[in-house]
Amino acid sequence: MQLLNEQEIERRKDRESLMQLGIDPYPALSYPINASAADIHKNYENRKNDYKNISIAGRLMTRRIMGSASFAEIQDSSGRLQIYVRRDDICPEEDKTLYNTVFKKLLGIGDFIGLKGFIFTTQTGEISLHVQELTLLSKSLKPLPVVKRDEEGNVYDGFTDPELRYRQRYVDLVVNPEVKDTFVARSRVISSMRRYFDDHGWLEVETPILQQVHGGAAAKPFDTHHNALDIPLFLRIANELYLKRLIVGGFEGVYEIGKMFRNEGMDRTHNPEFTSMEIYVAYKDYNWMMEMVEDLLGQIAQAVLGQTQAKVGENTIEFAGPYRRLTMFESIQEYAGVDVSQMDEKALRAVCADMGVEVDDSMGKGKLIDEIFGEKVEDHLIQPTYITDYPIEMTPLAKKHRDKPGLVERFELFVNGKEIANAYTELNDPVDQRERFEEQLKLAARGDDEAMAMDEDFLRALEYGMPPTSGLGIGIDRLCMMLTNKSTIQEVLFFPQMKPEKKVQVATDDDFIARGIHPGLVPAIRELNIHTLDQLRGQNPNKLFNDVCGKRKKLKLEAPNPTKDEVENWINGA
RNA sequence: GAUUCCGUAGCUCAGCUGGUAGAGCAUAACACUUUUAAUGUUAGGGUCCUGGGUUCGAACCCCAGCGGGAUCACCA
Repeated sequence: MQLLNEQEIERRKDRESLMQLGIDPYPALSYPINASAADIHKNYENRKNDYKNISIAGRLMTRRIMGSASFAEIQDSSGRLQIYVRRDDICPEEDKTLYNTVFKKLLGIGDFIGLKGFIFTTQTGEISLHVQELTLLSKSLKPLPVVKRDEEGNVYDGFTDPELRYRQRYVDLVVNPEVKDTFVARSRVISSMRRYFDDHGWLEVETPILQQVHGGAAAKPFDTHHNALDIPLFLRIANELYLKRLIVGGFEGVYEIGKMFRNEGMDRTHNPEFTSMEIYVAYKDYNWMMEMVEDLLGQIAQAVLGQTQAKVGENTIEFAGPYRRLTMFESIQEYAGVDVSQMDEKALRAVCADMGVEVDDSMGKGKLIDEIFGEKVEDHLIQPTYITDYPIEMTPLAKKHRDKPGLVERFELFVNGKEIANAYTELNDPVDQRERFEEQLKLAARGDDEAMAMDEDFLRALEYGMPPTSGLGIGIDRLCMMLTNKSTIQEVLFFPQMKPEKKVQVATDDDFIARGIHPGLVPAIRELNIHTLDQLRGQNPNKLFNDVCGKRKKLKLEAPNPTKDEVENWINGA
C-alpha cells in the first residue's frame, strides 16, 4: 500500500484505459531496432538513403502537441532523437484513436515506445524521425523529473538533490546524461586496465571475499557467520595475502579487480565497499613497478579521455610518465623543512609538537613520520609523484630496503594531493615476515587497533618459498574520480551506501476495515491524514469521533456515522 | 564521531516582523499541421521531514529525533 499523488493516480488510470482499448501496456515482445539516436545524428547527413526505414525504441522525454501534429523526443541509450508524429500518418484509416487518445492522452513522459518511420530534417534544421508506426512498449507509472535545457545547454529544472540522485540512481541516469557519461568512463578505466594486464600475460584471478583471517591491510572488517561450519567469517579488507599465495603456487603475474569492505566511517572519499585492483608480478622490484604504473596510467588516461592530461578541479594533471620520485624523508625535508631521517621517537614527537601535528601515545616512529607527511607534504603533490622508502614500522609486508637501514622498498603514488596507488618490493623472507607480524602484535598491545593480525597459513606459504615479487594496489574509485573530475566517491559509484530510507508502513483499506471501521468511512480516515495503524492508535477518541462525523458529511459518504463506542474500539483494537 | 547548513507540490525553488501556502516546469481541460525551455486560456495538486513546546495564532521561534550536504577527525 502506498499513497499516490495526483499524477500517479492519473497514470494508473491511463494504464487501465489502454487495457480497455485492447493495448497491453507491458507487451511481451521483441521490438526490432535498426538505429540509435547517436547513429542517426552522426550519419544521416552523409547517408540519407540508409535512413528511410528506421525502427527505433526509447523513452518518451518531451512532447509538444500542436493539434493533429506533434513533436516529441525519445531517449535511447545513446541520446535523444526528435520525432514528428502526425495524426493522419499513424492513423491512416477513419479511426484516429491511436493519435487522439493513445498518443495525446494516455502516453506520458517516461513511457517506452517503439517507432518506425523515416528520418528527415525539419525547417529549423533538426534531424528528426517522421513516425509512421507507434507501439507502446512499457508504461511508466511515476512522473520523471523534467529537466529542461536551452540552446546554450543551460539547465533549468535540474534533478539535483544529492539524496534523491543517489537513492534513485535510475532516475538520475535517465534525466542527467552526464551521469551516464561518468559511469561509461568508469567502465573504460577498468576495461583498459584489464586489457593492459592481459596483454602482458598476467592472469586475472578471484580470491575469497569471505575470509577466516582478515589480513593484508590495517582496517576494521565486517564480520559475519557461517551457519554450517559454525565459524565466524569476515568480509575481506584486502586480498594481498591470497594473491601472494598464488605467486608461491607458481603464477608469475596475477591480478584481481574487486570489492573490498571496511567497517569504518563514510565520507566523500570513503564508501564501506570499494573497488581495488591488486597485482603481483614475480621477479620484479618496486623500481620496475614504478615504470609499469607510469605506462599503465598513461594508457588508461588515453583510453578514457583521448589524451594523457586530465582536468581535476583547478589543476591539469599530466598522466604520461615519467613521474617525479621523492623519498619520504626528502619530501618532508622539501615541504616541511625538517630532516627527520636520523630522528628517534622522542625527537619526532618534539617535531610534531612544534608543527602542531596531533599525535597520541599509541603511535610508533613510523606512524609519527606518516603524520608529519600527511600534514605537511601530501597537499603539495599535485602532479603524479612517487613517494618512496617508508619507515619499516608502518609497512609489515614490504621488503627491507636493499641499502637504507630502517626503511622498506615501498612507494605510494600521489596525484592531486591524494594517494591512488601503493606498491612494494614484497617481503618474501618468512623469518623476517614472522618478526614483522610480531611487531604488529606489540603495536596492537599498545593500543593500535589497526595493527595487522598474524596469518599462520600465509607464513607457511612463504616458508615454501616465494620468488622476488613486486606488488601494487590501486584504488579504482579514486582513480575514476580523478579521470572524471568528480570530488566525491558517490559520483563514481552507482549505488553509494546510504542510511536506510525511512519507510512509513501505510495501512491498507483492509487493515482499517479489520479494526472495525466501516469500509465507507475509510476515505474519511485518510482525509484526516491517518495513514498508519500507529497513527490510529494515537488518536483521542472524542476528537476522532467528531472529526470522522464531520468528514463524513463533508465528503458526502454513504456510510452511517459511527458511535463513540465504535470509535474507541478502532483505537483500542478491540 | 564533532561542527555547521538544509528539509515547503512529482521536480527546481520563493515564502517579509509569527497572521488564510506561492511561482516555473510537470499534470488535467480546450485551441493549434515544422515545434524545440513550443505557445495561449483555464483548472487541480501540500502530513510545509517527524514529535513535543512557546503563543490567541507556527512553514517561520525553542527543544528532541530522522534524513541529506559541507567542513574536520579516521581510513583507501
